[in-house]
Amino acid sequence: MYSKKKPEDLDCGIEVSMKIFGGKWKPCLIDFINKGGSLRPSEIHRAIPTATPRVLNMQLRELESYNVVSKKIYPGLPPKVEYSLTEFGKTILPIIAMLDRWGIQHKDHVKKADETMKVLRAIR
Amino acid sequence: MYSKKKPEDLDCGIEVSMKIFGGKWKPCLIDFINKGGSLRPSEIHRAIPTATPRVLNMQLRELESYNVVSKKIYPGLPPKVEYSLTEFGKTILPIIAMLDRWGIQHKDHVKKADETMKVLRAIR
DNA sequence: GGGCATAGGGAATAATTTTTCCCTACCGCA
DNA sequence: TGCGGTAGGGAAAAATTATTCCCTATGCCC
Repeated sequence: MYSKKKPEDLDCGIEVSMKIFGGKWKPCLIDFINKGGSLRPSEIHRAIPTATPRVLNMQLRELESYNVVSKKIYPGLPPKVEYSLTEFGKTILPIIAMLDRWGIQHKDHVKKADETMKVLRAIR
Repeated sequence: MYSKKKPEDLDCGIEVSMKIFGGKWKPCLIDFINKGGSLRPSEIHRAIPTATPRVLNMQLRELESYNVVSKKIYPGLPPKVEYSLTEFGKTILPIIAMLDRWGIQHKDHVKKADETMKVLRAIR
């Protein structure tokens, strides 16, 4: 969590939404934890190797602080921790599904537009 | 538009979605242009005074390059330009509506969590 | 002991995005 | 001529977010 110097407007619904699950890996984490039911950090790290453990830790901590995921710490050694989605977290699932569907549906259009721009930049 | 040094995965639906309307002012712009039907830049700027004209210009340019909005330039002076949502752009509306609804619904929860964190940080 | 696994954090750096400042050019008005 | 309105962009600074590097600590196995 980083502290902000610019004020945020938490009466704007979109800003609230983005604050909670707008991070780079958060939708991914929410989706994956949902599918897994209850997951240990190491399982999550292995499943998303593109992100370093550190990043995932930080984003998990944020998600936890907003009660999107809950963290169960089992005492004893070796340490064991499990993350699972809360009921609140589950309310985000339909949104993530929608974002994903829209993106999949239109990715070709987006890729083509990127290509076109690349060509245009090369000419100019 | 900024050039990226890290690769992006345009086969991930969420990443595609975020790329297109994930910018700070983009959902706002899309929503507002939709409501207005067809708007001149100066009208948009006056409606969203929190953002400087420069930012809105840039985000409009990006939206245009992905064919989310279309730009009509009327020849003659003084210059006249009008932005409107394309059919493609309209497919984003339900998503924005959903994000907004979720945020409004849960903003109190989020505010409270922020408060709690602030207090905890102050104590420690 | 040395290596690997468990979970996690501090500090610095890099990448990305947003903002600020200041400029172009033309017309109309007083 | 000077000011305001039209639309817009370059360059640099600031803010935000993500990443890398290198630590903590414990237990197990060879």
